[in-house]
Amino acid sequence: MAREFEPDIPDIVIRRLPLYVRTLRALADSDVANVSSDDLADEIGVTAAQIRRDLSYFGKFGKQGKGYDTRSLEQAITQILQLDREWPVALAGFGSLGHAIAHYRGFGPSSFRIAAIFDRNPDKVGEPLGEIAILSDQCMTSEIRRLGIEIGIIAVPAAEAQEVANAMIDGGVQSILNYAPIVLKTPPNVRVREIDPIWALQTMTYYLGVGS
Amino acid sequence: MAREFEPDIPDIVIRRLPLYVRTLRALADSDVANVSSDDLADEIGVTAAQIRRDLSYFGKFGKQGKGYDTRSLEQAITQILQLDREWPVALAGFGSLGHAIAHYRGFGPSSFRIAAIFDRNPDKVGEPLGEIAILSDQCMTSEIRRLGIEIGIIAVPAAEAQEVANAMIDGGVQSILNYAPIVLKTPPNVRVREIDPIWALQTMTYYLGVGS
DNA sequence: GTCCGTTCGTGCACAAGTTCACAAGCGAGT
DNA sequence: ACTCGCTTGTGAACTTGTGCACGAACGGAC
Repeated sequence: MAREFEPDIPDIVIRRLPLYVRTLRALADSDVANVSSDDLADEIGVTAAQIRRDLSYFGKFGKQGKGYDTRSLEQAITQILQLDREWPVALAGFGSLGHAIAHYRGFGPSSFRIAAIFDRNPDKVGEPLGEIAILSDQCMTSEIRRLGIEIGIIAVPAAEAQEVANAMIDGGVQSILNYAPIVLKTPPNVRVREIDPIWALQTMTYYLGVGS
Repeated sequence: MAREFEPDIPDIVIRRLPLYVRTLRALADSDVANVSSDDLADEIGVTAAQIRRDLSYFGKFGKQGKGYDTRSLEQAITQILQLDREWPVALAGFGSLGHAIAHYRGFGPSSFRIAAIFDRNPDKVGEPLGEIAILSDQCMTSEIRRLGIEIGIIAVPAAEAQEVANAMIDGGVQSILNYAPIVLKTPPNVRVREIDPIWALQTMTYYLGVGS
């Protein structure tokens, strides 16, 4: 793979790629066989130049005068993002939020499968959910290591989040999806994305109510 | 308010402010009365210069040699973000996701209160939840207008999301928290923030597995 | 085979955001 | 009252990301 020869791709570009995949998939499913960067652009809400620039980091995918082949571009980006396989994920916290995440259909058709669930509460430990059982957070590090899990989801209260993150990282996790409203301190090789609806809402009130 | 005289504050600055509020609140609750930009910076994981620059868009809040008064800076930013009041919010979609959102404790202590819930499914309509009842999506536009709601949460399937967004916007909504995996097309005065765990995960797999 | 409309990939200029670095200001200690 | 250590607020330099604009190339029509 040319992976090692593309060292300096901005993270912001990587963050847009899933959007391209999603949109291309929708187009392909509607039997649109070709798209120009222009078409894609206003479907997605970015400029055509940006799409072309983003893609140019990884190679040449289009044909002049024709545009991009919908399905094959989708597959190319899927491969770049390594979404052409299934990733096992560890979920920490089986309270109401953890419950909702575990039952979320949407992981199913995607490239992610919850492969282990951990909770501090001994009452919940052992309780089975489909294939897997709830484990004690004591075994988190070792179990994550045993299963080769690289992705963790944190759905525990803020006060415990850092501790849980540390345990995950010790086990080999390098990507964390953090539902706790706290800034995790992690080594530079670990990536964290925040899911925080309150935060998101708080970034919008600033603009409200300034007359119509 | 000096609001009208601060026209050009970058959105990215606004997005960081809630983080400052959250962190300052935590510090104040731990009886830390003063913070320097340096302290705050490594609590939050940004540079001290950035914090000082961000704040400078809004005025002067610190004292040389001393730093910032934790509580009063927290309150100042809270006011800037207009979080010193309660905002009524409309929730569209009362499936399992909508359920989880409606029951989410975390809205409680924040500045947001779910003031109306809508669903397309007639079976759910009428079903009460605490103070409020589920309404038909038919009344969405008029009810949102009647209650003066400016914030909407979309928790319906992707296929219906655009339609729901339009109805909300017609009713006067200017800020949307979108849980549906689709790019909403909205007029420029409407702001949308995405909550999409799958997307978030997909932006991290790129970096995984490249040896240790 | 040539023309013509379309669309890509990219050099370059521009814009936006971040960091540096320092003068000014505060307060504690003497 | 003066000194000294510390920390702010901000001009200026720098870095990063975006958009423009155009040469090259593809394919259909004639």
